[in-house]
Amino acid sequence: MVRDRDAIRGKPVTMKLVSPGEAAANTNDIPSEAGEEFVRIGEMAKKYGVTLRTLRFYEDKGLLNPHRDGSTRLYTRRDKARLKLILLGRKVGFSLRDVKQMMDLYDPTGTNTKQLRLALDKSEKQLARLQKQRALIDDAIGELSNSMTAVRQMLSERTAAPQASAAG
Amino acid sequence: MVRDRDAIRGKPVTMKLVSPGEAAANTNDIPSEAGEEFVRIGEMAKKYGVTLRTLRFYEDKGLLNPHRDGSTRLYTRRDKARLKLILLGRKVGFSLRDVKQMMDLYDPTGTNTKQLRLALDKSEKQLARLQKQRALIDDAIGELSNSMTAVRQMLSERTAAPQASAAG
DNA sequence: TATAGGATTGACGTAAACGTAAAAGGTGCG
DNA sequence: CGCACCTTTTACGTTTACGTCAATCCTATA
Repeated sequence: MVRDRDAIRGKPVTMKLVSPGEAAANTNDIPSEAGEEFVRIGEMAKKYGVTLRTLRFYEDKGLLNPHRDGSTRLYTRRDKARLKLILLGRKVGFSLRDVKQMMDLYDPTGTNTKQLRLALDKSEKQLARLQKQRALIDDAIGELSNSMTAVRQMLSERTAAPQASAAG
Repeated sequence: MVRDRDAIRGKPVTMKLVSPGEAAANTNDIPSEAGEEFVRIGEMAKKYGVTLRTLRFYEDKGLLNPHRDGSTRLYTRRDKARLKLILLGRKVGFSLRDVKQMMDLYDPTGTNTKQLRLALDKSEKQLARLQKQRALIDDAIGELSNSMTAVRQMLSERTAAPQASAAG
């Protein structure tokens, strides 16, 4: 059935597929003795600490493109690599749109100069944003600390003074 | 008409109202010679760098309570003080809900100890959040810098090496 | 065969803080 | 008188990254 479906979709089945026995391992307790080429969504999610919803969402957004066994998603090393990049991108603050833009430029047959340049360009801008954010946060921390000092002051003086103006 | 409406709403008109002449100053070019007790939404917005929508939104959320001249909002010093607090709160990262919670505890007849304690409590938590955010940002900056270095490396080496693994 | 576990698609919900019309009313000035 | 300007309420739209059902399906195991 698996191969039939893939054949129907016109995909040449040249890669090794999981054997029926391995596919039966729903409970992902079996760590796969050799090179588990395909993993399903549950295992993938656990491995990378994301939810199923997230993986489907990324796919919906065109960031992932797992193979299919009928309707079941099968993720390969390629998908894992892409997911890693997505997670890295999100970690440094890129939007999924940005990540997609950069990924879409990938061309396995070229030098990917354009992709790298775009990535560098976006990274520089993102770095600037991060630094600005950092400044804002530092500022906020400063103001908040000041306010806290003032509030503490008021609390300690609240026995005599008829409150100043902490709120209206 | 102005006073009539206020009278209808049962509000004692003890405070000084803008004279008909002053009220005519729609174009807020007249900076008000004395103590302009009431300002309308446009002037208020300009004075504090927010939009009309924002002021109405804050009112809708129960954060502001301007008087009314019929249907026209009239803001007083009190509202200005509150708005300042709101803006400070937002600056340090409080949600409007938090701000409201704190403001709602204000009691002009008491010591406001509870309010101050709540503010201090929320502030401590917020400070922790800000510091955590800062750490995350620093982390992101680090990772991003690393990636950028790697990308630059790849760009400079792209003449010989057949690209490594910048994307999939 | 019943059951427990995955998996699928579809689609509405969430959070925050407004933005953006839309339709209409009031007003002093030229 | 009419324009330009200010104001009002109502209400849907925006953004981002998923969360949370809901209804179904498939499958291996006890």
